[in-house]
Amino acid sequence: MMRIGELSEATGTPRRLLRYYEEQGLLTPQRSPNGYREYHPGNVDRVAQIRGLLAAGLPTRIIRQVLPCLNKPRDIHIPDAPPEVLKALEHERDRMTERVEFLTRNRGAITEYLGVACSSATTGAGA
Amino acid sequence: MMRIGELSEATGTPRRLLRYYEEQGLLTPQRSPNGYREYHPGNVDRVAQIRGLLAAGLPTRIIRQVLPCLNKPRDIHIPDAPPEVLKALEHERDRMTERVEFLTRNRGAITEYLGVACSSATTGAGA
DNA sequence: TCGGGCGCTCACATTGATGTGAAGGTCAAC
DNA sequence: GTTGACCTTCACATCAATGTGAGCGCCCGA
Repeated sequence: MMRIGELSEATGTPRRLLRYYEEQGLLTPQRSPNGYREYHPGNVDRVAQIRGLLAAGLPTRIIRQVLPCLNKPRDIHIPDAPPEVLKALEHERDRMTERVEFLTRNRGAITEYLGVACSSATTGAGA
Repeated sequence: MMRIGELSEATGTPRRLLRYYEEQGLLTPQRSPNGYREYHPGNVDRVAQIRGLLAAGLPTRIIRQVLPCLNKPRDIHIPDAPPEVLKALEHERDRMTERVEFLTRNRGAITEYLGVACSSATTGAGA
């Protein structure tokens, strides 16, 4: 078990945000008798996951829905999944697909542009 | 040429946001003598692009850098690209790659979860 | 026992992307 | 010439993610 400073170190995440994620229901550390937060080592990965999803543009509200299934490595049972949650998950999965497609398309365009810009810079070809 | 209401209709984007995008330098409509904004029809696509990138998590600041090359369909010349911009673009392209990978991974996990949850729901298998 | 480092909560500030509304100009139609 | 739909700017409100710091408790080591 680690305290907040240690987790902060391990994940490169400000303590403030770890508390915020808890407030948002993304982390639920234990408390030691003196009130200190106590985190499982596994929370290091979980925080990485949270930050990745945030960076990908998902709001905490969605991440809260998504996380419970991501951190079960398929050998663990499934929590009782209310159909609404499943619906929401499907929807979110589709949105993620859209994002991926969009990012991929535009990244391709950027790459292509960079290719051309690079060669024109090399050849000195301006407008 | 279309006015803001028409573009708003055509893109499903609130007028407020069209003005905001302009303020952010993402759109630069003409003005008619009475002060009304006048948009090229091509701005419909451009707005779609902007919103796609925003939805993908890019900030307007980056989109501003990225747009000038995306809407030049490779037959148009390259604007004088300061090396800093190229750097920024490369960086952003890499971030987009990360996002894509992250989204893909997690979407895979969601899909998998949905698969299992669905079958367990079908079979009635709970915890 | 005291100081320093870590933890706690509370709470306000900020940034980015938006919502919303007020106060007013333009213009076409009636 | 008035109404109504559209436009303008200005400005404040909101929400999410985050920064910052005050004021206070815990605990270990000198």
